[in-house]
Amino acid sequence: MLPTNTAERLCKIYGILQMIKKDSGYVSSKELASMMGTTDFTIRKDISALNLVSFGRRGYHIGELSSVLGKALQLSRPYRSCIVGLGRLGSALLDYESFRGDGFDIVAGFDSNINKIERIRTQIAVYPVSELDQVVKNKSIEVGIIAVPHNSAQEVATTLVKSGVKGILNFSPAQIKVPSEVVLYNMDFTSALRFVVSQI
Amino acid sequence: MLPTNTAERLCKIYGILQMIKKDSGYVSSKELASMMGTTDFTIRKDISALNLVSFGRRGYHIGELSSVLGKALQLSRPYRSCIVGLGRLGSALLDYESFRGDGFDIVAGFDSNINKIERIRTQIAVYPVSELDQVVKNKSIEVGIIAVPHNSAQEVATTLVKSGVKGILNFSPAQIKVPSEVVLYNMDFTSALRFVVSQI
DNA sequence: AGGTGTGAAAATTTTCACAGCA
DNA sequence: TGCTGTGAAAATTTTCACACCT
Repeated sequence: MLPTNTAERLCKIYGILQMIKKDSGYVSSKELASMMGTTDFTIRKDISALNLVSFGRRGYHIGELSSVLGKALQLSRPYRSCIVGLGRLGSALLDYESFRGDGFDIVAGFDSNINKIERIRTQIAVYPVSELDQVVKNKSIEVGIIAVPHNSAQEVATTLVKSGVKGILNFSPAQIKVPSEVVLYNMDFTSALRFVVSQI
Repeated sequence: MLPTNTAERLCKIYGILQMIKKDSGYVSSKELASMMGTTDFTIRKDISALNLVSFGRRGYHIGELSSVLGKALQLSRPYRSCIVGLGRLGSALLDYESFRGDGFDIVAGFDSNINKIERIRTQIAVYPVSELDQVVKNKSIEVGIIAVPHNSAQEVATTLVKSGVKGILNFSPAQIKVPSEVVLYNMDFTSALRFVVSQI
C-alpha cells in the first residue's frame, strides 16, 4: 500500500486536477509542486508509485493522470456517506458544495434531537440517531462523518463501526478509538489552531 | 524548533490534558498513547524534546506537563483571531464552543455580504470584508481563519498577510500561497474525505 | 530543450532496549 | 515495581543527480 504521506499528497493532487481540468491538457511536476508547496521531485516520486507510463516533455496529461489517480486511490466510484450530528457544523457539512459532485454521496443525516430533524431543510434524508444502525445497514453506507459533541463521539463511532462503516471522518475533538481495519481521520479544529500558533 | 510531527502530537497531548485536568493528577505515557493511538515511547520521545524534569513512577503530573507544554507551544496566552467568510461553515466556527475559553480569542468576523452581516446574531463583532485590512491592524489580530469559497481564498489570504497576520487556518479547498514566514495549515474537507476512502 | 523516472545518498522519524530514578 | 529518559538501530521519507525520452 502507498505510504501515508504519499497518499495524502496524491489526494491533494487529485483535487487540484479536478479544479484545473478545464485548462490546457498538460501539467508538469513543477507546476503541481508550486501549487501544493512542495518540490517537483516529491511530486514525481509520489506519482511514480502509480506505475504510470512516461509522457515526455510536456508533463502529465491531466485527464490520464486524473484517471490513473482515481483508480489508485479508489476514487473512481462514489462512496455512500452519512453525517451524524446536525448542529451548526453538521448541517453546514450536509450542504457542503464541494462534497457534492465530487465523488461523495451524502445519503443521510442523523441527529438526536427530533425537533431539529423536523426543522431542517435539506434535500438529504434525515433520521433520529436511534435509527443510525438500521439506516446505515439498509443504505449500505460506507463512510461516516462525525459532527456530534465530544462526549457522544465514541458512542456514535462504535455504532457506525458495528453497522458496517469502513471509514470515519471525525470532526469532534474527542479521541475516538476504532478497530484497526476501520480507517479513521481526525479533523480537530482546536488542535489545528494550536498547531498554527505553535509554529508562529 | 520542534519537528512537525512532534509538534502536532504535542498539540494533541495538550488538548487531552485540558480535557482530563479534572481527573487524578498524573498520567502515564502509556495512557496518553492509548488515547491518541500511538505508542508510549513515541509520547516519551516527544515529551523529552521539552527538557522536562523526571517524575518517577507515577507518570507525568498533569498540571506541570500542561504548563510546560503551554510554554513550549506558545499556548499560554490567548491569540487574537478572526474568521473571514460567514457562510454556514464560517458562522458555525464563529460560535464553535471549543475555541472559546481554549486560548483563542475570536475577536472579529468578516463577510462580503452586507445583508448577512446585519442578520447574524453573535456576541462577536462582524464587519464587511472591505474593512478586513483596517480591523486586523487596529485589533492586532494575529491569526486568520479562512472560510470563504475557494475562488476568493487567495485574495483574502493576501490581505490577511499584508495586514500583519502571522498564522492562517484555511478551511477552503483552495491551495493558497503565503510567504514562508507565515504559518499556513490547510483543513481541506474534501481531501480528508478522499484520504479516508483511499485508505479503505 | 524541457520534461519524467529512479537508484542512491541524506535526513528524518520511529522503534527499541535498557539504564536510572522514586 | 513501575515508570521515564535516551542513545543507538531500524525504518521511512525526502532529496538529489542524472539517465532517458520525445
